[in-house]
Amino acid sequence: MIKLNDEQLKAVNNINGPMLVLAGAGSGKTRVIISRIINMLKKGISQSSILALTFTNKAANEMSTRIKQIYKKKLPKLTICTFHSFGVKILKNEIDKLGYKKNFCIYDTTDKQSLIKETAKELEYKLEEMNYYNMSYLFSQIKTNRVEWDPFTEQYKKLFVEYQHNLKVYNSVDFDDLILLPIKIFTEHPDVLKKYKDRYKYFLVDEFQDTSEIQYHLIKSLAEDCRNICAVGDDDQSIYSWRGACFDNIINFEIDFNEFKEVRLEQNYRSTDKILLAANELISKNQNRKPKKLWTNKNKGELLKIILPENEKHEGQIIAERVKSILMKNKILYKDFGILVRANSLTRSIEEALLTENLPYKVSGGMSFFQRKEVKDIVAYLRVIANPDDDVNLLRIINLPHRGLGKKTIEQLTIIARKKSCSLFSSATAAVLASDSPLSNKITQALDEFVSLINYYRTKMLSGKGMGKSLLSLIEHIDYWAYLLSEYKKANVAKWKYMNTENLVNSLAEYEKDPDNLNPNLFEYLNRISLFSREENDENKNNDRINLMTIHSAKGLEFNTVFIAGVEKDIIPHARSLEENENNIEEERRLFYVAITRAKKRLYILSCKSRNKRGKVEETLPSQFLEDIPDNLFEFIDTDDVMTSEDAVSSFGQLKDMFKK
DNA sequence: CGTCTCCAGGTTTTT
DNA sequence: CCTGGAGACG
Repeated sequence: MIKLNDEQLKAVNNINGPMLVLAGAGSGKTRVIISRIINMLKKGISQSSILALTFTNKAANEMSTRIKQIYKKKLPKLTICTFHSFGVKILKNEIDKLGYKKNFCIYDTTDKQSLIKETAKELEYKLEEMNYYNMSYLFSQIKTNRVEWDPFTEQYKKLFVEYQHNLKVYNSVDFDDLILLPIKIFTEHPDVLKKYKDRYKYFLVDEFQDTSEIQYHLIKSLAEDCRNICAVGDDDQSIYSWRGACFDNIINFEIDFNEFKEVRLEQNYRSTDKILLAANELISKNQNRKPKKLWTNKNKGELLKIILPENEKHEGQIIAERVKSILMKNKILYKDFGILVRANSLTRSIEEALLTENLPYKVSGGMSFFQRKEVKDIVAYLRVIANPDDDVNLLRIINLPHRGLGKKTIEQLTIIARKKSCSLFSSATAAVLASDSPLSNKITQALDEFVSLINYYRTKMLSGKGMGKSLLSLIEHIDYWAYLLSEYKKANVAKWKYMNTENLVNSLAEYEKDPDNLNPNLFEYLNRISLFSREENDENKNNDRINLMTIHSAKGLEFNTVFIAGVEKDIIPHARSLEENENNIEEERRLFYVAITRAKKRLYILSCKSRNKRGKVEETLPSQFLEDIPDNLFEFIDTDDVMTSEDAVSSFGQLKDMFKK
């Protein structure tokens, strides 16, 4: 079994009553959680009474895989998932209590924005003064009680109410609803709450610092009677406040579960002394934190290395070269490298360099498979087939490929729909049947064909058999290939996009035949893919690849060698973040802290002298956070590998000069 | 009335 | 650099 220190053992063995584990970066947190669950199982606690909540699907999968590996038994009833998946689980069984149908559909950020757009049109809001991104953010904050209406936002109250109304009419929910609706069900139906309280008796919340107020509310309502709840977190790694993460939850926990035991894990097993010292120094500049000091007995680590490439292209090349030379001198694998960036757009230049050098890599985060236009198109068909009342997705496909059903037709359908207060699909069905339809013959016929198409595939797919085949035939039926060719002039682009739709078919077919899915059906498949915004890499594929990702998605991971690219002013900390609120500087610092503490042995920090922004080359300065790290912890590396001490001095002077600018 | 073409504007992080 | 929207055209 895994070796544990005294503090870790405390966290593993005290399974009754509330427990707060403050686990610093690299302190063996995952090990503790896994051991704790295995310990519970060994003591005879039933697997179905355990609920472990994680922050990402990736973390959930990893955890359950490792537990099964160690425990060597099947654990079909052990629940390890994200808050959102847990919400879906509850809604799948109980959503009818709120008057939704069970084939509800989950709207992602894009769908949500489309719905707001559509609703705004309906209410004749002036479009130009609205930013849908901000509007969807505002609505989320309102829904989750993070802000109140103010004199400026009040004008959008009507839009918000109508948005909520439309969601329900379309039998759809957004991400916030996945937490809010279960809370609502529990509040309004105590018998349902009791059912879940009777089932779950042991709770574990990972990344507790990143839970939102409503997530805490949900877990609290389930755990407050049995009181066996273990929260594991680290305030220094709270990097999701923009999404509602509220580390006051740690304080709330201490009040609500006041008999709690506390364990602090401060020994770091991950990083060398130099890396850890740098991280400690950096994070100590934050005012708003619980004081702590991580320590390690791994001494004599290498210095941190700072490199100043000319531009982002050069940056990619340097990383690729470094990876190669480290691989030659050390016994490590591709997957032991992590390349971290602040924003998804920064991966591009690095990817190009890795491709040129034939280095295998995988990107996590960013535009995921399911967000690609061509995949969303086909998924939109599936969504309408599963839930014809889903107007947002219906609008996406009604004239894709072109069927001659344009703006005017939709306008007329909308009028009918509003009159009868029904969905567009119902109004389309009605219009086809009606004798006094205001639509021309040609259009009625096209509409009829569309409605029949959906109904035909609906019957086919809801039988639950051969969904993959049906989908393929649907794609051929609508001649999506011809559509792609007409949309994209370059044949290879169209081909690539068509391949993605084929991959979607494969993914559906694989889902269907996976024995782990007890009752495969279209609804479950759709719910599943809306929660997996990231491509989950097949475990059986070649997994030895360099990891390229945003800092946010690197949370919880560790790598032998880490490169942090683009450590420049306005990127880390990000200009937009500071623009929003000056106080965000502390969260940005935590973000950099998370990046640094991913490294076990070697840490490279790259800061370009110039960078191509929107097609324009701009001079850049190093990140102000580099000033928080003591000089004696890093060295400068010349861009042509080894560097003379003279160069080091001049380069160092260069950096200092840059700060003075 | 639908489609095609061209142009401007916007690009933090994620379930 | 890619998307979405406005306006011309058929």
